[in-house]
Amino acid sequence: MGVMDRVKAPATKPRTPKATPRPASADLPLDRILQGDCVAMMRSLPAASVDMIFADPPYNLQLGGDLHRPDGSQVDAVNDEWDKFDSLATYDRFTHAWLKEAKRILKPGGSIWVIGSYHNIFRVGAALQDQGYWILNDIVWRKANPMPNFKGTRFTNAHETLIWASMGEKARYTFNYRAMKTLNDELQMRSDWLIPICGGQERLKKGGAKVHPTQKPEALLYRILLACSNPGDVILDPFFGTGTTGAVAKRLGRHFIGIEREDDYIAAALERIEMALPLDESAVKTMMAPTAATRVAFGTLVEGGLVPPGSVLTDAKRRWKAVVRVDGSLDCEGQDAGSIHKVGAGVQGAPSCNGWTFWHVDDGKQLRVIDAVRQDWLLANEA
Amino acid sequence: MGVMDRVKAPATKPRTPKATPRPASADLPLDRILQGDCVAMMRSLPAASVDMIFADPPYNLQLGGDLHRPDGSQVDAVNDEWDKFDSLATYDRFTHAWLKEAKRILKPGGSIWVIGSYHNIFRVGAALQDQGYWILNDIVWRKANPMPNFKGTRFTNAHETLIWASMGEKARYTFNYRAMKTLNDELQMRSDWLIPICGGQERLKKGGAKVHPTQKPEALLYRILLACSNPGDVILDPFFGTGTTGAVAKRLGRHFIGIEREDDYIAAALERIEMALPLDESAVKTMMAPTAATRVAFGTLVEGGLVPPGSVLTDAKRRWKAVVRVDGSLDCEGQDAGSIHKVGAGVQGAPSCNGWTFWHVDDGKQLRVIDAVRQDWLLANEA
DNA sequence: ATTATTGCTGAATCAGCTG
DNA sequence: TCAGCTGATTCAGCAATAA
Repeated sequence: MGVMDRVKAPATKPRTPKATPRPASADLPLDRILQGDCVAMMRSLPAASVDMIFADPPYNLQLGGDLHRPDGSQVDAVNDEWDKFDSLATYDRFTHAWLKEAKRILKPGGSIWVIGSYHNIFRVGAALQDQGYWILNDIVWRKANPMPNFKGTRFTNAHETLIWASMGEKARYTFNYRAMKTLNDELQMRSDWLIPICGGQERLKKGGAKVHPTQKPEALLYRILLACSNPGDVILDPFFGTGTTGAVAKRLGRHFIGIEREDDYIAAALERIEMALPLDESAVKTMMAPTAATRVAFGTLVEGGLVPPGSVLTDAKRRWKAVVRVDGSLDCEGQDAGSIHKVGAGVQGAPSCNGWTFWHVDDGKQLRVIDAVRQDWLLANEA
Repeated sequence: MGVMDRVKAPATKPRTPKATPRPASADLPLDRILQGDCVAMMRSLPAASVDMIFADPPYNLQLGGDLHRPDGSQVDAVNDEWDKFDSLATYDRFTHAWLKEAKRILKPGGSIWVIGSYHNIFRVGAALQDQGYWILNDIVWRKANPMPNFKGTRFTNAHETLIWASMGEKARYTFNYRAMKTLNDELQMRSDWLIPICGGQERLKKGGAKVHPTQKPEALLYRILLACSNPGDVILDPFFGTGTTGAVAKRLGRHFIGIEREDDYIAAALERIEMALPLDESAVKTMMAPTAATRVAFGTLVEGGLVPPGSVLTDAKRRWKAVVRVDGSLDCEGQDAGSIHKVGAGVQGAPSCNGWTFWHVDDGKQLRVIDAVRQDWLLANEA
């Protein structure tokens, strides 16, 4: 059976035996689509085994009659059985059921993304909070090209909302801050994202008709997976549809597990993911966090003679001076001696301080921040 | 007693006698601030008597310790007793209580606006639906100048959410479609609004300190009142604060009723509303502030597949080559990876470089500068 | 313990230019 | 020479669930 084949998973729970602590991923149907009900299929997956979940559940749109454009043509709206629920209570039960399984399956340091519109997102958000998830951000997907409000009765519904949540208030989670900042031209990535709706070549069609009414753009998943997962991570999508999550996961070197009921969607997803080309390793590399890339102790610079013992450091406005001691600690009048960070915090009366950007050496003409000296050392010793 | 004086409303209900169907507005404390608890004061108002409600309830932020900026200064955060709730359940009870009174007070053709953040908006939205309100739109207030995420732990929280709802699925409501379209340069008003946070002259201060920690910009209320009420209508604001709703209502020729507990807020609101001039044209100008920023990050083109990861960029004379990575950074032999600008500067040994005009993609036949690719994206997505 | 971490707006200030 | 203007620069401030 090929990597992309669908899998009819057993309804029973093949949990990892407690006595044999193998990696949970050994039990996982990686890079496959499980066909069936989303809650039942999730029950078949082991606890604490996936790194991230992306979920695009039914929106419970509750649309009325047909909608026509001013030119008389009919809008091709969502009108599928899977989007119909009897009542808000039914929808809430459904939401709580799958969110509960999701929480079981996620690793303690994992996180979940859910997308929705005003029809369902408030139910979803409240359910997430009720189940102890900790909301980290709500993200607004601003559609560059939304459908207009033909009747002129409301504001053009030009966005959808995503919720990103961790396993709990104190839980760890993955956030690739540098990658997001790099992706956004060296500005922090904000909570409002402008991304076109899925169309053109990317939109899957069969006989001229949309295969799926609400296919999500790959750019959206690209940003999410890049921000909140790492290469090799396992991403679960319990409402797989035509497999946007799978296609992007493959491109970015992540594993996926999809769950989907409908034959047509699965067939389209399999074909699509088969054609997706994984990026080669160098392209998948992202900007490292400065921590990982440039960890050099200040003492190394002292040892190496770049900042000799006895040098005088000062802040950018020459308000304070400190003397470098042989062990790389600083001696500053009226302060306990200590690290560049501690003494920097001390003189400012601040709770903390990044000594690398606070302290400067004076070469007689101008000040030079010691972080620049650190870069010199790195260039000379790593490149 | 002047129009702007505060009123200590009775706790009992001076309802309109059924036998004498006078206009409900005869019983209303128009253009006044009722001091007291919001639910108790709402109980004092007659049923089906107001045309619109704008509510800015406590967000239940649940902040932890102090937050400091990278420069060591402390963030002046919301830390007021009125924003503290024991639990989600307590907050839900509070929300249901005031929404229930709101529904009693609203006319059948009235509508309600509630603003919140991800901390509380999902509770509010679910409660609105549970009480039979019908959500018409969710609106995203995109802040032009949000506070950055200083710790680099999440996406910059750059928006708040508003919910607009009518009295029920079949209820009528006011929506001034033409006014909104005119306000938006003859384009339908979308559900995402770019408006600066409240600052400058508009921000009420006392002794250099903010009077209210979360004063809303008048531009926001201006758009809401213009869209969903008519001149002479009665607008209720059960969390009046420093009276943004009252000031804008006066300017636009609407009546307001404010409810507020705190003496300081009421005093500031009274003074402010006294000074507000009806129909100040400058307000309209504020609204016409640019609604679409056209900045496009290189990462957007990478995400969107216009310049896929792994693509090779080169300068106009093909002297240097660089590989595009998933996060939009460039990898170039002998250089530190970084942004298109930084790597462009690096290879040339220049202090700076405009990467948009320096780097080109090679389509096999000819080179195409990436700035042209950016123009393509803009044309396809903004025009 | 270590060390990484901020963007946009508007007011105020100031240098430089003009009439 | 100076008042007045312009543009560059600086600086304070903002609903935050903040390693």
